[in-house]
Amino acid sequence: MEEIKSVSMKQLERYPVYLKYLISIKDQGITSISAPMIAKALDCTEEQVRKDLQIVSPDSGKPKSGRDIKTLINDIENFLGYNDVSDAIVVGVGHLGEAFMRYKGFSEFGLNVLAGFDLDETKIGKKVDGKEIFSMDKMSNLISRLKVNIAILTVPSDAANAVSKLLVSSGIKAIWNFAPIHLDVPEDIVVENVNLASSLAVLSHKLNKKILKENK
Amino acid sequence: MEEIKSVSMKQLERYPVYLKYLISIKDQGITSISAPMIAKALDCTEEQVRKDLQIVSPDSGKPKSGRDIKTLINDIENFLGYNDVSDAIVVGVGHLGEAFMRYKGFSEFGLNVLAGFDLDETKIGKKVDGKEIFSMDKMSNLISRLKVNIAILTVPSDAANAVSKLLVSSGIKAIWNFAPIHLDVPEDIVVENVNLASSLAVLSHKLNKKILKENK
DNA sequence: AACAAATCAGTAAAAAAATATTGATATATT
DNA sequence: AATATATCAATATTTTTTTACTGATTTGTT
Repeated sequence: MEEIKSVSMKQLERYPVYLKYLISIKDQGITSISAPMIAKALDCTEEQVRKDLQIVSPDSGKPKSGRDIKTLINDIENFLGYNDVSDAIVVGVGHLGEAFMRYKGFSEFGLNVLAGFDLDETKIGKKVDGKEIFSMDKMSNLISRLKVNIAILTVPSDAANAVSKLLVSSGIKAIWNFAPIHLDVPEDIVVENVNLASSLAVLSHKLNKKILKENK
Repeated sequence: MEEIKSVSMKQLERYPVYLKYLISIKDQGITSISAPMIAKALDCTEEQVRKDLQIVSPDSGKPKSGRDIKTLINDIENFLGYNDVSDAIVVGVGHLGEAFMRYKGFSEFGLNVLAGFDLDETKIGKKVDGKEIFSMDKMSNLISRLKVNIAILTVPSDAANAVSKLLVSSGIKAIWNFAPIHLDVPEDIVVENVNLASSLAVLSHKLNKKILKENK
């Protein structure tokens, strides 16, 4: 709607964290909160919190009392689009894909998983949490017929690029990619990568540094 | 070992992507590769590739021919510590936790999942992919006895902070946190967050911008 | 009603990261 | 052997992101 103020990807990543915290605080019966309080709880600076909140929340906080939690929660949820539901499909129903088909939390984010797709004949026709697993050749039809925008891609790395091509030609607009490779898709296709190997690389590196420090 | 050159977290996240690509290229029988080639394939700039590779690889590339792929793969794997195995435990054997216990790919990264832990009585004693699920009160003992450094935390958000306290007091050094909240742990504990809500927020935002652009 | 404390918004500065530029060097081609 | 081209390393610039600062504002307290 508004979307005038520009927001960085880093900032976007922080809003869900604020939201979770605010909801937990609200559940404790607290009705207002200040930027410094949030900063202390989430271990960041109050300036960052204030800047982030200024972008999503039209009504500013008041000195001494801070911001109304309910309003703030609503503002963040609206900004993140949690109130409009988007349909998605899971492509590749391995362990991770199945976990996503079963995961209840997506509805909280306005994400609705419709169905799964897999190559494996033994999986096809089965239902996971009420959602059917279809064969890959049914995918294109379902995407265009139901106007599905988002694909959750949980196929093995070596299949990911072929599958993503199929998704794109079927009219998918965004791919949430869990394969640890670069997807070679047209630039107007939105790709968001969740690379566990990358995340683990960061963890291992920090851990090694810590251990080295302890041993010296 | 060396670890002299400083590397940013962003860079660290890129190495696993380079590695996957290099391995796939090597499997095609190619023996050497240049920074511009990698950049083109992975859709980034050659300067970035070169800078990243300079950090992990002692021997520089040669003009015209580039770098030896095998050496490069080895250098990255060593840098990321894929050749030394670290033990880990999965805490919270829900859908995601179970997927991690079953995931074969971790061994590739030098990560070895020993066991799982859960509160749910019905899960305790069961085995997932040969690894046993223990009750939470066995956790502390196992961590200290086997000197486990890494915990993969896949419990619900509202339990995450309590569990992380237990992990810390048991001597865990690093937590790979999949709960979408900030863990309140001592600052010498390594925490690496994988927040799917954050990732989805970025995806949704990009998708909304794309759709708005298309409709105007 | 005046004052102090806490918080705010907006701007400025610093730090970090990505990108561009420059000149050197090795390889293939003429 | 000379030349052109691709690639390199190192440095400089730009952009992005974070952090710090300044002065204004609201609320509770004396």
